[in-house]
Amino acid sequence: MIKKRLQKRLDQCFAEGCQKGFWSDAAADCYAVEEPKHENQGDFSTNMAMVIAGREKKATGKKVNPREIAGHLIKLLEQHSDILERAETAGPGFVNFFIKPSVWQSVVKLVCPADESYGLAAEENGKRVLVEFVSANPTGPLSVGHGRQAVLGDCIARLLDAAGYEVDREYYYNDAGRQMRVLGESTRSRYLELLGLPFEFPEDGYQGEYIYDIARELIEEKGDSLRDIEDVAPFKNKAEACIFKDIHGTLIRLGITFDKYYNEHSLYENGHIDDVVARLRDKGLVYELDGAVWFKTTKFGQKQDRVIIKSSGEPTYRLPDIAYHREKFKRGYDWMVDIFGADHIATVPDVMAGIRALGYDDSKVTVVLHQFVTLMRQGRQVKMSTRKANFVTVDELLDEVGPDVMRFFFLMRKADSQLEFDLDLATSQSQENPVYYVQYGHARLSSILKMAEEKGAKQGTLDDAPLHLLVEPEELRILKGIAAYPSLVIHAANDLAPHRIVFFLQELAGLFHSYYNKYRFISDDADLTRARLWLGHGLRIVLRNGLLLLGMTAPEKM
RNA sequence: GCGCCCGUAGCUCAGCUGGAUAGAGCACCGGACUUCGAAUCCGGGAGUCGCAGGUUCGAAUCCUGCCGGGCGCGCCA
Repeated sequence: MIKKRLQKRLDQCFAEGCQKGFWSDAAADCYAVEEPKHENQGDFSTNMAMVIAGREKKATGKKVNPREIAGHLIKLLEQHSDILERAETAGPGFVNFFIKPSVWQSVVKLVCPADESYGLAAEENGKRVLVEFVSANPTGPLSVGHGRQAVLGDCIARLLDAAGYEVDREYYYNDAGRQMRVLGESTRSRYLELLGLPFEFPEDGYQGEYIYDIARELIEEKGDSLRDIEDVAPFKNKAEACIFKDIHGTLIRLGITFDKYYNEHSLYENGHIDDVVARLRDKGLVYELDGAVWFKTTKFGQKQDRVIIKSSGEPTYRLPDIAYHREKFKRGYDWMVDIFGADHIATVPDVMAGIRALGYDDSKVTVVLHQFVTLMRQGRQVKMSTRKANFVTVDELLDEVGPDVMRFFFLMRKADSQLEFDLDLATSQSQENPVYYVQYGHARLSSILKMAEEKGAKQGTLDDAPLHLLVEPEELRILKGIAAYPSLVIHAANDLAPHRIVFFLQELAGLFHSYYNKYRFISDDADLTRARLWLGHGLRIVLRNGLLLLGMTAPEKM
């Protein structure tokens, strides 16, 4: 927010410079306020002079010296000495800003009263966004891959919510079709097997141990009364119910809930599937060949057309996917975010083509593709195979590491990167585990604040807190971190990048730990103690809010 | 063969819309607890940012080509 203030002042100077004829307005909106890497380059800097020089040269052909422009700018900046300690030119023409400590100190007066709401957008931005994630069909327990997606989607939803969007979380699933039939058959087969009756396990059946559990439950409930039934429905329905219950349970353990479960089947029942085909047909974008119905995806930049209805009369997965997305548009969302695993890449262009074909704006749909997770134990990759169902489930992983560690690890990497989940690191209760580094920061700080109370150290009121005493470089760094948090949330939300929050928290916790080891919060100096306790108070709010934003706990003791 | 993603320190990874001497954690070595929590801190070494061109005042970041790894490329989802 300090950056924003500075940006405004800078815009004023730019306009004044135009008026005075120092430069033209060609560079308007092209310059930026940045945060330099090194502290001796100021709190912020701008490339305005270099950008102006570039534009002027392009416009007039005359060479312009950026440092000269910077000189004018610095003159204009003199009237802003209320927030600026000084501004200086550096390097090829940067102007570096040194903000007055009093400005940084004043952030304490923003965080503390705001408390839980610090870092949340002050007001709704009026935009509705739908986040679709997990969307696993009920054929088995959630695997680690789903786990990454679940945590990623959930945290993105939390971020968007914090940034002022109205967020809906949706789980899209299909409990009809071949997959589910096979599930039913697998269950029946296990049922018969457990009863000691002859059975035939389907060739591509689900081999997981969990199918036995379901069959066992079925026997408990119905005995052998289902032994001669031809219909797989009772088996399928039982399996689906059990598995969904299981998935829900897993998600709850992770702290994840959905606003809506959207059943693919309803798209058929409500005629949306047929309607999409009809609309595409009207537009001349489908044709029949070899008994199948094809969608002219080549009209939308693809190499080949795609089948949307098989010769058997059954739609391919593409058609309901397109229909589903059209429904999202119809439901009035301004932004639709889909979280998919890397193995679903191929479907994205088809859905986008469908959206455009139906006359909707596909730029309103953002697909976050996350890469795979590899589990490492003792330096070796844990082999996983879906087919034999010897993959590691989210539940098993949760048993080992717990929800906080799991969330943190899944959020540590940007979605684009493959994620290496180091089980030894995740299970280690100390030292190198980064999760505890942040949580310990919060716990330590909590305990200090409590201790201060017990010792009778007076914090006093915020209004007359002597914040001007917070002048140590470490204190100013912490204050800057606190100040940066709200805009970080906004940017991380808009970029759908929760990992930035993780990195920020690690850094902020690091600043605190260093500070703690060098200075004392509670000392004989009553005023200094008051100021530092308020600093700690503000810092704790940010650590806590950040952890909660990641869906983690902020323990006061550990 | 085609499409998407990745390639930065020994390992795992940050690096926001191109910016000034490329960062962190782990691992390794050496230090710091009679005082607010040592799950912490302080110090140290370590990198031709895969390679080659190009755009620019300026490139880890943008463009092109190549090399290496992952995932896809079905009338499966």
